[in-house]
Amino acid sequence: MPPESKPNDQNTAPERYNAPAREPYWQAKWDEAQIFKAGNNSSDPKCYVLEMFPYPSGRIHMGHVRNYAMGDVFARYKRAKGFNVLHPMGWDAFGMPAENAAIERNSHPGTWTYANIATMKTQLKSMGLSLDWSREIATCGPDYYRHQQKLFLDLLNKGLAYRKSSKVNWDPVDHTVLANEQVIDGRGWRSGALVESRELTQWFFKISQYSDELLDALGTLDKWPEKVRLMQANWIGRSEGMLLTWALDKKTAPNGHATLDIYTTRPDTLFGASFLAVAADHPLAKAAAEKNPKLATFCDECRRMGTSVADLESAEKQGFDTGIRAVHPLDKDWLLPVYVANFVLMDYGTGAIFACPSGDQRDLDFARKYKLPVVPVVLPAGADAAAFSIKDKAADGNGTMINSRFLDGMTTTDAFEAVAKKLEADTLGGRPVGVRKVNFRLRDWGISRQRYWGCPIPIIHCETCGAVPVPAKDLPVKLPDDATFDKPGNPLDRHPTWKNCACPSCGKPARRETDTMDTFVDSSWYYARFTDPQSETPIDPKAASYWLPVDQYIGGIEHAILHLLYSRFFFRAITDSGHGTGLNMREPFSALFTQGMVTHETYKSAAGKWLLPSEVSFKGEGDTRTALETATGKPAAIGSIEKMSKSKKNLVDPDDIIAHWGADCARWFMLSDSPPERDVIWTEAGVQGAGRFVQRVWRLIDDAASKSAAPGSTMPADFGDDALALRRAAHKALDGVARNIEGLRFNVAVAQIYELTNEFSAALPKSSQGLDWAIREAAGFLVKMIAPMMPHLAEECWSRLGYNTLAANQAWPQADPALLVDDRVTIAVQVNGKRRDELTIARDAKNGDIEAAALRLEGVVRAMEGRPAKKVIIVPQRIINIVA
RNA sequence: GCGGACGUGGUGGAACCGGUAGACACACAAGACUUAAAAUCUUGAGGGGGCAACCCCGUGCGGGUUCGAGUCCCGCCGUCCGCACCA
Repeated sequence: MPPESKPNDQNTAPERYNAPAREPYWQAKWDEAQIFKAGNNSSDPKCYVLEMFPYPSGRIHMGHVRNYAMGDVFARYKRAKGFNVLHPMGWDAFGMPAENAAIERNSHPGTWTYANIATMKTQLKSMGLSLDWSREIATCGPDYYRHQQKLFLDLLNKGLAYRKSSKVNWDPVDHTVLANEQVIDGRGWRSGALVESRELTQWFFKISQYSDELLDALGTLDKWPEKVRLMQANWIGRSEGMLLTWALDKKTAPNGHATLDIYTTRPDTLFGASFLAVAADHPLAKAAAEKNPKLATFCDECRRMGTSVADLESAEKQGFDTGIRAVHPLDKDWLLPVYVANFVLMDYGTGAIFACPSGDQRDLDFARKYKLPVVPVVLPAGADAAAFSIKDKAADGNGTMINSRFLDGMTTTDAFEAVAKKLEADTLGGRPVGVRKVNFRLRDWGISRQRYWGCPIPIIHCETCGAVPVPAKDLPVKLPDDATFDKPGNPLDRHPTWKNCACPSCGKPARRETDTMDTFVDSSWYYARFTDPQSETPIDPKAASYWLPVDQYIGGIEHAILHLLYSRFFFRAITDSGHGTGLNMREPFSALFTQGMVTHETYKSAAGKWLLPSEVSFKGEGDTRTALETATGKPAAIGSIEKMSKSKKNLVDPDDIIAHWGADCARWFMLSDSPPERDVIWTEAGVQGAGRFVQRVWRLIDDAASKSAAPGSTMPADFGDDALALRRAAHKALDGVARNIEGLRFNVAVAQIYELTNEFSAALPKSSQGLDWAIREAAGFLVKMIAPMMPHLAEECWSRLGYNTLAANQAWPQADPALLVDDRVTIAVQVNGKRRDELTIARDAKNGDIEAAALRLEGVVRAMEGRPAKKVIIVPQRIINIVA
């Protein structure tokens, strides 16, 4: 920050706009007038603009500023366009950081959370966002989570929530389940303890029931980024294949295991099979291990193997022959060995595979290691049949069948059909040997968390009646305030009395569920709650059907799968279980925009410590720029540009920027230059540039106010050329800015505002009756165009122009179509595709006249070198190309 | 490994449907104002050649389609992102 400028002080030069002093004034004006309060009963078309609500982690960061600045531009613009806009804000307030803070301070998570909410709310207000604060919600409030508990019960009732035993990452020191992301090199990220795999009974939401629909409906989300839809499609992971039942050889199979089911997407390669493999946890493996201690040891080793990326890459394919033999479904005399293999996953398909080494790289690696047959069955297109063999690379594509008996010569697609038809017709023990089956990668959503600071799962466990839902009249199941946070583990579980209760069904002493819900449940329906946050039911059908779906949702790409997929599922699940009756929609967010991150240079002191940008001063410019640690005067290293983060200390505090430059400057900087979906680099120079523009607009409007025609003057009958040019520029900018805001291309909208500003500034020194009127008009347009982006400055300018209304209440002006097109156009003239001259001609000139004029041009004549024109291509108002 | 996106001046980037590449901004340079600086204003600028008019080259690289390609097609190279023992 340049020490010489002190915008916090009283204006020394009266023409300087003191943003930090004026912004709170206008914020108070908006508050008084309650202009951003959205009514649920309006005949105006609605527009629901939502940015992903923040986790109250302490203070807002620049990422928030960017996200909310974008949403606010869109919301304010839509208001100006006459929409009834809903633009709410709330807090994703449950979560582990609050509980960790409580452990560190030996206080309550709520204390920390609500203090953070208060701080961040003040900060957001200082940004001048057009938010309807009357709808504020915090997910940690019983007013919110009691409805979530009702939603849970209704899902349970519909069979969409259920309990099952599953394997989880268990941290033995912190006594809690950890998500896969929280396990680093096999150790808990907080405790450092070796994570154990534990079988626990957990609550699940049946997202898998919606696999097909969630995948298919992605096609309808045409206002979502292609990237996000693709990520979700991959995550859902649909594959088409067959479920095959293999008979096991009676002499070798364990008792009770007459058959083995496997899933395959390549039944066409069955004649290339050389072995079967099951996961270490597969029942067949367990049965075989009972009689074989060495196999039991191998299975234990497999289970211990981590599932991290590093583990998987370094892990070699390993297997153990169970001694069991299986009968090939297409040849009863063909027996294949059954292995236990470390690369087979229990929770995909059936946990068992048939391996075709010539057609799958893993199978090939495995076959080479254990000296199993490798029979090529697919000849890739273009390969020479005589010379074809499999070495160290499997042929996993399509082609022509070889070495495959009755399939030989068929394409892989035809072979799939042929095998499928045959195996569907064949029977084993009265059932078809093969059934076509669509398989999904998507698993059910485990929502149980062994934590305090989350929504309690409203269930009571009774020894007689089992898991009994808490009756709706007893909701909410409130978190006890007097939990203790002095040691790790679940404070609900060790609370002396909270979990004791009576069974709602039989009345006998029973125990409350002490797990709470994953916080992603909270954020899966908050957008619906915003439509009527006071409603006695979780969702008010009338309000929801008026406002939903969200018309524009904006947030980070990091939620491409998690939050956005959960919400798409949960919205379907709750509507299917009776909420929002009459809501005729399946998707909660009709348009999605994912914005880029805010990045900044990093700095390191001579001692190797990260330094805050505010702890560093600079010498020189460009390539010769060097940094010094201000406190010590020692040189500091300028490092790479990274996402702003606490760990690298490359943070700029929004409060400092707003206090020094004003919110408008910060907002303008965020919207300028970088396309919204890409990362933006926060630079001091960029902020200064934005700050200069704030002052420039103020100066120009101030100047225009004193020179231009009075507000409301009648339009002159005639405009001079200068006035007409300014009017054209203003109307074109209006039109362009509107379209670019609608398309969320804020950087381009900003550039168009700059262009108009340049024209405006050039016109100001001149004067005529027409020009004075045009200046008044252009000044009004300029103010209305910057209003969504720099709302405070817009108010200040609007007031300076002599109006006593609020700029925020002004309608977006209609651009005059007649002024959007010029009478005369300048078009380039090419000879053989190279630009040689340009031609300014009447917009509606006839092609013959254009051609004649073009051929007369000096540059054209020169380039033609006396040759005749073979052909003249005229694209009206675009280009002329003469082929010589 | 699979899937995807991107590659344009010193920098961020713009260019609707294939039609004047480099809008706009930052940084830079020169000038004006000033005792001086800041601020502000004016002007310049893709690279090369030329006094100039003007000419040649130019959107990662190599081909192609077209009157015309940053944009479309094929093949490379590079960067980034997502998923990943998914049968």
